[in-house]
Amino acid sequence: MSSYYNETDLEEELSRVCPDEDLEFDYLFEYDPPCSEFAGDQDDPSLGPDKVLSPESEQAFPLEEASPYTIKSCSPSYRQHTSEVLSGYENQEARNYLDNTRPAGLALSPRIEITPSREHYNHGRDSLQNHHLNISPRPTLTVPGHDSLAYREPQCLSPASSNSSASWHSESYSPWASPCVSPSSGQNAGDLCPRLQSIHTGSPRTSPGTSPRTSLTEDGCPGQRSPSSRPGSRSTSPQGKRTYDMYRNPGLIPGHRSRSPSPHSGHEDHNIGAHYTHSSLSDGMNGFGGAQPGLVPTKIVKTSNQVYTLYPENHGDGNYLVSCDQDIKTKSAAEPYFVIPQIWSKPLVSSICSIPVASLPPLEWPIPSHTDQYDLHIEVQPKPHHRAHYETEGSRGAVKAPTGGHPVVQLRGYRGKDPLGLQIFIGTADERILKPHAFYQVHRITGKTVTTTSYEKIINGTKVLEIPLEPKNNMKAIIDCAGILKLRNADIELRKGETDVGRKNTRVRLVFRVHIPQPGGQHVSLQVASHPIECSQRSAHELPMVEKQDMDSCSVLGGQQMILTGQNFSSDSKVIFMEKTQDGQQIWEMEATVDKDKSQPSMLFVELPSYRDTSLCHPVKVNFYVINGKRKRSQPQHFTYMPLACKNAAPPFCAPSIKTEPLDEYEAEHLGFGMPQILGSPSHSYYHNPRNVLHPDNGLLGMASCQRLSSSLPTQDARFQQQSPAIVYSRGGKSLSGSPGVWQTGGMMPDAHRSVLVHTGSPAQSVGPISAGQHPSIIQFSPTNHHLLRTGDTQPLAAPQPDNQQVIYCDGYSTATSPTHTHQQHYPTVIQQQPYVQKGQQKVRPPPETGQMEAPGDGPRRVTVKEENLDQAYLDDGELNEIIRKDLTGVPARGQT
DNA sequence: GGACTGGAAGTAAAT
DNA sequence: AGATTTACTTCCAGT
Repeated sequence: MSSYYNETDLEEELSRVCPDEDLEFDYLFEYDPPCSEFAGDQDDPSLGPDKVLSPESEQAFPLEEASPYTIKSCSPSYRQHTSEVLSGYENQEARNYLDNTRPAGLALSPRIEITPSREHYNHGRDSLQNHHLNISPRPTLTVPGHDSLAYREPQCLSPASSNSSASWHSESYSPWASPCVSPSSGQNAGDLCPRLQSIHTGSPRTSPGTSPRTSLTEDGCPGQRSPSSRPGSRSTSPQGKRTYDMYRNPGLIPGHRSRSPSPHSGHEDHNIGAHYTHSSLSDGMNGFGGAQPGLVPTKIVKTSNQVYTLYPENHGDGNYLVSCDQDIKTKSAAEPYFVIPQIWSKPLVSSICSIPVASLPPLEWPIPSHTDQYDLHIEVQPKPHHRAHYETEGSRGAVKAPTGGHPVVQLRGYRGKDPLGLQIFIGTADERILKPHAFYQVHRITGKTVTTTSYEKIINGTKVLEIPLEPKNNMKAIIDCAGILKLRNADIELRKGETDVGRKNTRVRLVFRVHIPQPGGQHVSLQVASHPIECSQRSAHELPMVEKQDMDSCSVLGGQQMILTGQNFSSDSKVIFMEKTQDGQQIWEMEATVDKDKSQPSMLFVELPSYRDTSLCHPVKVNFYVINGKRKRSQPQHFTYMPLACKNAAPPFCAPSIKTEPLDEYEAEHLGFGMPQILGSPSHSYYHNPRNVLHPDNGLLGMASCQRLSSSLPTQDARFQQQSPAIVYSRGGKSLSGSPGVWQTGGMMPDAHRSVLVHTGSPAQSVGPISAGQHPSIIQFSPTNHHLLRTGDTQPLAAPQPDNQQVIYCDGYSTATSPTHTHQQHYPTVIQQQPYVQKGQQKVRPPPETGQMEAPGDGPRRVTVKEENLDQAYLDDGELNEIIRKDLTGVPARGQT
């Protein structure tokens, strides 16, 4: 298992591995190693759900927890601080997790542990995972380049990389990596955004640590590269290289884990928990630093070549600013590289938003884009293609807008006078929950053409840019400083716990977050994601892309002509309509007729095929894509077949569409919780849909009309995570008054995701507005275990739910209730229609009744909630679907027969 | 000269 | 198992 270093150990070890460094340690944090250790065998199969640690619990860990698998309270200061910082729902939720959802085998300990950088890189999650899994006994202090475990040598980083290059692997804990960046900070509870005025940095444009090719790591190893970086020996993963085979057979993957929280399986839940556990622990501990300076060193490391000047901020509140002008270029090539535990570097620097990371929702968490009061909106979307640059390349510039400018983001509804920090990171664009992308990182662009000041920080291993949102600019920011860095697949896949595959996983989204301070110390977090951005070179030029369709619905009879506008169309382009079930099984495919005579490279004239079932009585959402060749298909677009009976039904079903943005099949298929396919309008606002014009009262109160859904629910389903009621974070344990029920629903949520509530109280309780007075307050959605948790409730949704629990969602469409758990549906047969089949003659294999949720008025139907929501939105072939399915499931698909 | 871009060669992985 | 195809990564050259 792991060992833990005390100060002496750490110092000695660092000195050993960095013999050339004139290391100077100045420990000011108090730590009591002996009492902080995992009390349980990580592999102990007896570890039950009650030993699962949640991400929240890690940051709000109730120290009184007596579980042998949980923290053994060590330092009194830790305890004290914890009780100070973690209050209100946080503590409660921690209990909830501890009681119900802590991943098996996971334990939480405040111990200080130094682990290989890659594991920190892995969102700091896996080190804990590995402990629990006993995957690989190893030293706990690893110096990249000195440890065979390291999959690459961080000291030899890409010259092209700024802080967003390979060095970012360890930036979380290395104060060198990003001197101008605050990996996070531990501030006083009241130290909220905005804090622009207090930022002490050099010009971000002059920061040696933030300019491309001037990173510390570059200077640290000029002319050097990791073996895998050298031409001819790229990514020769010596071990653990993930292959498609592994994805097909997850069992082949040691320590089958996913870096990112995968909402689909209980196993993943555990992983997630582990992930959060570690990262949030770090965060939490750093957060403690503010109030408990004794836990955090005020000085980290002084090398022979550099001294970081720390500027106490706010009079010793634990927040420090680091001069960006420190010369870190003088580091010699031979200078050993080592990492500083994340927990040390956290409080070093400040950033625009100085809210302690521990108090902020993890990047994996779903956050709505707006509340009743605020709306975080992408005014100008980025181009759908942006070729990301590798570490070995120079920057390929900032993400641009289709018009040639840059994306623009605006926070509406903010009346404050203080600027806020807009966070930007690279998120996934697949069918699963939006989360930081494992293979891409935001890359800070600097230069003459960049007008936006930006700052970097690392949050749980994810590079985040922060740019100011200033009232004087109408809270609008031009995102001209965000490039995209591609990390080599082999490197990422080598990380323990990483199960995502890099191959063909080339779509990302820009994710924007803002944390708005509220009276009383709380803050509201909003998040919005851009359209998917294809980051590969090839795809940008070869893949067909649908930019516009002149219609997005028609009657089941089809026959109309639809004009597609886009790029890379060819004479060989085909348009394929398809329908998938909620669990990703394709049940219908139909090639539409393309008028080749009319069609042009940027325009296709398509005759809409009839739907497979012309007798349907509810709108059915399907997808179509343009395919030029075997593997050259566009992103799926959505289309709705209207039943003849309700062809003229009121919107939204029959709402004409100006443009249909690519819709992840996942979302398209699952909006509506299993409805065949309803019109979708994900939160990201990139799906045009009139329904996105939400009523301002689109809050809890508005849920009176919501449908009820039994809680046998798809708790592992990413849909629940895509969005959630606005998360209001309170560090003072007080709920946010003035907001409906202390929280607001995200009106921009995808319909099916919006206003998801879990009623975990007594059956008699309504699911109406929940005020702080009614209940301990905050309904919290946990993406890690896919539960909505409300303070005071102890029943996570993922756990077997009592019948009285209810999940209510308000999507404006029909839903039904299901008192019983649903099962996985299987549609092994694809109904592939041939073009030109006469209407009504198409072979149709109606899906099982429970396979889809019928529209209102269709009579009571069982709500089918798939547990595994593994449909791939844009991967070329169905194989990956299965791969991912297996991957996410970890075990034979639950519920499958 | 450096940043940005587009193209493509070479290699690994998948088929 | 070997051949072919595809995707990934790195490098080069032009702007």
